[in-house]
Amino acid sequence: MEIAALRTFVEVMRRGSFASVARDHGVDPSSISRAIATLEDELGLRLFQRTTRRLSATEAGLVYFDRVEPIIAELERARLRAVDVSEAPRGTLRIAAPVSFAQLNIVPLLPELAARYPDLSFDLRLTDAALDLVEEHIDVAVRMGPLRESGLVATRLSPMVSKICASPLYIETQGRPQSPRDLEKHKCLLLAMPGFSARWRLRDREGNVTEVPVQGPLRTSNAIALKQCALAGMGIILQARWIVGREIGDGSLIDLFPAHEVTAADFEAPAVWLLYPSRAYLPLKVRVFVDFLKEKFQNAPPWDAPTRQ
Amino acid sequence: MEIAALRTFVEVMRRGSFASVARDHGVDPSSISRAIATLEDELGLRLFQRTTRRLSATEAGLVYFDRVEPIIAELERARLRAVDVSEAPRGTLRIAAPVSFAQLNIVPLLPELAARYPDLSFDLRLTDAALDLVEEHIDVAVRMGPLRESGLVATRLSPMVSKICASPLYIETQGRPQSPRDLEKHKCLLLAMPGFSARWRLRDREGNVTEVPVQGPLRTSNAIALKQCALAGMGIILQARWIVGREIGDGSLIDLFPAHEVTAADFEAPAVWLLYPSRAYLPLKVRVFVDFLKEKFQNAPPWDAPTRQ
DNA sequence: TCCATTCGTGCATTATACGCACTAGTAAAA
DNA sequence: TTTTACTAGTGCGTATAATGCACGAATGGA
Repeated sequence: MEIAALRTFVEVMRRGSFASVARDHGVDPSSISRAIATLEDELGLRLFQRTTRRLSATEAGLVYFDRVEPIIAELERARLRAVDVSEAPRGTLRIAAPVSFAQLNIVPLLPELAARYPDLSFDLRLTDAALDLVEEHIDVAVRMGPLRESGLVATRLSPMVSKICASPLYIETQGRPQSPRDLEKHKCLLLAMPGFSARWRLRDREGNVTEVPVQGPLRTSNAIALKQCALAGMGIILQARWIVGREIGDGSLIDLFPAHEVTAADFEAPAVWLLYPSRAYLPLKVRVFVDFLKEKFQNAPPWDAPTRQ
Repeated sequence: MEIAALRTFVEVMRRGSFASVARDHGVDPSSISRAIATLEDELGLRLFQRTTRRLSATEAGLVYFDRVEPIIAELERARLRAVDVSEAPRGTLRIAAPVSFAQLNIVPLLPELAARYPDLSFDLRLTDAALDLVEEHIDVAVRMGPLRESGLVATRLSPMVSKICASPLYIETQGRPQSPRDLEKHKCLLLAMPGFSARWRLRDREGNVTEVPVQGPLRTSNAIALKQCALAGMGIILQARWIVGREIGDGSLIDLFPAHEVTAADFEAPAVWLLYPSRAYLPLKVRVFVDFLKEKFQNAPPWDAPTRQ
């Protein structure tokens, strides 16, 4: 039974004519006749009495019409309601992001986003674990480093450049590593994030890659905590510019290999990504968030913005 | 959009699995997958998030489910309601019948019919005109003589034998016709019913048919009135046994051509018929009425019943 | 690492829908 | 009374949609 057949039935009831409805729909009258006959077969009752020039409803037809007409309208309201939820930049946007990154780079942007879309509310899930978007009903996630999920849409927000650095205090007391291999003998503080390993890779200007196993007295997924310990002289860290950019700038942390590209993952991976379940039928609330972040990160990531203070 | 697809959607929502629903319906899972995908296309939104091993509803899917589930139930109630009206031996049965015939042969049967089906009520339309069943919303009509309607189902209730007769008073004062042709010179009282004409036809034992134009001082559609005037000696009548049978039996009317078959229509037509709009999906209330009358008329029409008094 | 399960897709086959031509019937106009 | 215009129904051929099957990719659990 087609909804279209029900709509046809309702129209025929209103018009009292198959032919008239057929003309309006640009179809052959036999199609209307057959649709109604099929509907009658499926229902097991006669909706219309037919003579060659006249059509009138049976009692059953009238009863069915009275009940079906509001049903058709309700069905369309159901669809509109569902579309509303998927399209309107409103409802609750559930965002997952690494704790430190969110605190520093997302949270400060939320007031402006909320002001721009007053009907949006936000459910922030700040965690350094990689949540399952489907299972946790996350609308959009911020991810760093290599992506392991599939079946999701990933859009790159910003490149992520990392630096190996230590505090002046650490260098005074422990010495400064002169080559990548020296790192093996130093205290290195490790970032326990998905995709990040205890083997740091350094690539020099000629493209030679050195991979160094590192270890040390600390391992954590919280980037801010890692930085605090490094600032206190506890060890050497490899972290992204978004978190150590300012300290390298003001000298509280020293870039130990300024001529190298460094990473704790793959050289192709270091970026900040936005992840969402599907490009098809993307809820508008997700769309606007993605667009907003891309707008903010477009020219320079926030940690490179000179006006940031 | 198929109602079946909506039902499938509701089931998938409840089960959280295409494959599970497919197994229960004995179809291939790809059919379920496609049905849902088609529904999503038609709605313009995503109802489910899919990963290879997990399925979960979108927010829009949940909203749609909440609204569609009661709609499906309501649709079935609409059908049941309509079926009720067409099937239950209850509601109002609208009967059309010629006035005299109904008064004498139908009305006396109604008390028994009503007692047998207490939920039935009757709307009797006694008229000698041929009502349009469709236009007048008549459920079943009693008709005599030839049928002119088409697109209706006719079922024969009883043969209708006619007689040409007059009162003894008329014969004393006007004389008795000796041959069919003599009728031209007599005062004939005409029955103005559909299908009955002012040309009476008589067929003798050899099959010879004589058609005689007749005229007289009275023309009416009311069979009882016609008989009363004949009894009063006003003229000769051609009427069915159901109305003159008793009077011929007790001698108050004389059969003028006992060896002939007579009719004011066609010889093939003289019957009492039940007429209704359609054999398909016949409302039960009509069915029980037709069956009841057939039962009562089966062995002998009421006017031949010896117990009738 | 392997196995069982899920959803998605291409392909061939089967079923269904549709337009067209035509029929039968009928009301209205000529 | 005849003709015309209109209605709904049906057969037939063609186009379109639905379906099962086979297979692939992905994933969770053992």
